[in-house]
Amino acid sequence: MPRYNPAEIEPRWQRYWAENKTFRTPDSVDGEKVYILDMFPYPSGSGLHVGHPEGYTATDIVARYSRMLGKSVLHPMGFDAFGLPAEEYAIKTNTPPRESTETNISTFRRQLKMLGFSYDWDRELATTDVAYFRWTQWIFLVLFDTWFDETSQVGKPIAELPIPPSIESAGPEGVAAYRDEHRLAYQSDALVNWCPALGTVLANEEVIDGYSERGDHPVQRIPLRQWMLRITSYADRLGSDLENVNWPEGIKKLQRDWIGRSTGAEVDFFIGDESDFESWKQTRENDGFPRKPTAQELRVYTTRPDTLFGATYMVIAPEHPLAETLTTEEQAGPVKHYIDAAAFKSDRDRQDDKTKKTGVFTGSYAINPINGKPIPIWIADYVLVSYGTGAIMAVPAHDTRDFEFAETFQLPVQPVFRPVVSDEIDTSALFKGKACFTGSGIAIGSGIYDGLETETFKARIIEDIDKAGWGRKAVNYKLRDWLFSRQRFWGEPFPILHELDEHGNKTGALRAVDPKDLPIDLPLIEDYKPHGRPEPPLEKANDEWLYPVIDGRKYKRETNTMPQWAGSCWYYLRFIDPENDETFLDPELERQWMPVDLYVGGAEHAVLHLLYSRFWHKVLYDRGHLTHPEPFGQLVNQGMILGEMEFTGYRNANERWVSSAEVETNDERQPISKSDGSLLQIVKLDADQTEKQGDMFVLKSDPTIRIDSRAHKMSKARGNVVNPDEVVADYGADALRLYEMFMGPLEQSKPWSMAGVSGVRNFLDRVWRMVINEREDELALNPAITESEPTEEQLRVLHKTIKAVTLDIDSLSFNTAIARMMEFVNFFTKEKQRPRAAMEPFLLVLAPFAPHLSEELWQHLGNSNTLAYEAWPTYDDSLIAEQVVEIPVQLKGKIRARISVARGLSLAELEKEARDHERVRELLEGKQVHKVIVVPDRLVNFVVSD
RNA sequence: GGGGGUGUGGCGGAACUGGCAGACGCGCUAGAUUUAGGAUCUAGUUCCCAAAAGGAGUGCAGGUUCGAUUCCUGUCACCCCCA
Repeated sequence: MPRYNPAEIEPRWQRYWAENKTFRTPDSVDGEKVYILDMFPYPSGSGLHVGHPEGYTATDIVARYSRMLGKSVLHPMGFDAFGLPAEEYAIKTNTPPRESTETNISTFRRQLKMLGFSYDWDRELATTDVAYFRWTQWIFLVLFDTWFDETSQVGKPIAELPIPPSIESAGPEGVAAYRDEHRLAYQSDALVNWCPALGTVLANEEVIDGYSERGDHPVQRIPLRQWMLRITSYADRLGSDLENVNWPEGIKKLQRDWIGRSTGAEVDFFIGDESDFESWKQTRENDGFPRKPTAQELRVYTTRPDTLFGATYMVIAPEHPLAETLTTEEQAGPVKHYIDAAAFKSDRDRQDDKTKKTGVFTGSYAINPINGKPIPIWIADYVLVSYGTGAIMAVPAHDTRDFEFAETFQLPVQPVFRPVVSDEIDTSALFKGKACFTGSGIAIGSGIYDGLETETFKARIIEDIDKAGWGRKAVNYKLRDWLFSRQRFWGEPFPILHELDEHGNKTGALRAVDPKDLPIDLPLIEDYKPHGRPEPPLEKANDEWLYPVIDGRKYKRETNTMPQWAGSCWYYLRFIDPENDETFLDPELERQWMPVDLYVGGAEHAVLHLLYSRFWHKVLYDRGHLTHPEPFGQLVNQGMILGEMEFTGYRNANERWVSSAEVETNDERQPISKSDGSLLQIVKLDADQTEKQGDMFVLKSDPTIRIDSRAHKMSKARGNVVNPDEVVADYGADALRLYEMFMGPLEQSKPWSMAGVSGVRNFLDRVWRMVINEREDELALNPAITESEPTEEQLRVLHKTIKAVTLDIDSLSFNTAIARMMEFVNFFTKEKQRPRAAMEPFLLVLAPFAPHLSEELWQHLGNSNTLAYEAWPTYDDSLIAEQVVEIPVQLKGKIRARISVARGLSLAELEKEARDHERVRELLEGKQVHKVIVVPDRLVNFVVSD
């Protein structure tokens, strides 16, 4: 009884594909090329999740389809394997992280192969492979060797950096320092989020409310020497080049907002002796705006230079270099106290709108250059040192945060705009300084500028202050330079050496490792435990590794490592030429395969990964290593797969049901009663204990009790994680693949349903029985399979199916493609004669979705080769069109009858057919027809009145 | 608080540029077949009315139109991201 048995068929075909290297990428592109890429996974200890194969199946379908269209296909897979979880495991077990990483990779590889994806496994790579990160280090050297020429907006070799004569004359050390300052990879003593418990700095997004996201340990802000990458230099290009890629608009917007380009002005406020103000203004008028402010002025950045007249105080960030200078003796105590406290707050906390604004007066005043008025200078943590110049002019009448601050400390509020439409805001409150208006409007109280509209005012004043020499137009970005070093073990070592003097102290001179000495492998170390000091684990390496001697000079290696993002910044390039040990990528192959044509992955990488890799790509492009300015053409984000739909009821301490309308969650995210705040018990319900009432679900036994019904994110804690291994064991890989695609549109998040998997498995069973005679003991074709010609109707169904599936794959609408194939099978299962000429093309269109079953049946139909390179079936529109169409007849837009007519009738003929219909004639009796709308082959609509 | 997305049967979802709402699958109902089946096949399945005729119906309220799931205005709910 040869039933469909995926457990036997699937491993056999997987072996066949592996042994025959069926999916080997052609050595060079022949004809049209297509590069289809998945965002490679982080191989976690828990193995593949059903969310992973969603995108992987989608790209696999496109890859298999493209091969059948005769395209040259590059479809690789690899692993993003550096990172903190492996290191934490290493700390716990004191084993090298490489060991657990490799175990996890094996699990992932096995699971991916089990799903029958047509990757070219010869190209597999992991970011932790020494042969791979050798080139990650090499790219770092390129960044280190590059400076950004602002005028041409291009990254160039550091040797071409123009050295000002004053630096030149200071000697080679000065020149070296000057170069180091301009490199795309540079060191800085930035304030970082230092987490002593984890023993590392953390990125802003890894810190939540002053505690580490992982482990909930306190995080503190300390200055620490760090490697930074000058991504801000590329901010403009990263923003504008988004126009040339086929990405979802939402993602483009996220990137643009992240870059956060704003235009405004830099303005210098005078902080020197008041009596020198006029002469300062005079000097500025003669000399113009200096590149860097002197000790006499406080420079601010503002996006609203048109509100200069409304600046009633100034604020500098607690870390601002002038904080100390500006603080008077009597204010020194409170200022110091305030600055110390601010160090423990994250940027995020400081910007929080909900918390009360805090600040402290420095005791000093600055003179507003527009009107010569002195205004107080405050220190407040709502101003960030890293944004703009770290200082602002506060315009409380027209900025919400300034307004809140002014209210808190009773600082004056001076309105300088009124709204164009007066009902936008309570103008009398605004004029009294009791309200804040942030929109555009008409200038008031601004001297010669009164009456100007905001945009005109901005342009005018920027021009004027530029002439006056104390201000100029400026562009600013929210994007910060990329903090690129971590105090961790499990990351790429930097290919950088610090020169040491005879006492073993760093001289400050840097030396790049010669590219031919790469890779710098990670040393073996004794233990991986953090020690609470901001000192990387690599400091524990043996002396031989740590202190190389070159040309008789002693050096110390850089002991920070690169962040996890580094390896994923360029893996798509290495896939093109993974074995090359001469160069990171053969230029000829790069030209042939780049850019990536289809890139599919989760939306969580919308900003960081995609921005970082575009940045690296542009640097490599500028330096002549790449021929395309953008790496990824079409980008698609697959939606999240949620757990099974759950029905949840709530019971109180007395075991009585509580309607979900009476339930809210407390801070610990537990359900509590709205009325008395008491803790409630969660009760999971079966679907048949509930029923729908209106647009909500209620308890069947007591319809006054509302029930929560929704699908939740899969998580271990909730226990609703679906394991692909089990799905494959129970239903087969083809069923899993098919279900992942059948659930709904790729981009949408959708709940899992095992019943749905069993539904697509039924379909695969039906496909099997359509071709195979299940009643025979030996494997035999279904007797309905014939060599006869398909009937007209069979041809129509076949060509309709081919057409629909083809168009649906082209638009990535896999769910509807599968529905069309189901219709095909429903039709042919009823046919007594199933011509081979219809079965074979069907198996070919099914193949990208359910490759194992298709190969198997293809073989049983007498074909000896894999179908992977069979030509994709073509369709003939003339065979699809039916000769008779059924058309609705409407009266005033309501359907009253249907008529069957020949396709392609003229408007007049169609109208006549409709009028001749008995029921229509009855209904039109005694009515006046004003108008008849006829759409050929679609409908007839009579517009009538009595 | 800001940004993005989604609302269609009991459930997942379909409907090309405004033209037959509910394709396809799950579930459910009935029947056939079978020693049996969580197997297979057939038919039915948006709701209301006993059925037919008819009416209502794509979160809600309006609008444009001969005609709106689709376009416009407002509004509500949920989800995701950022703060």
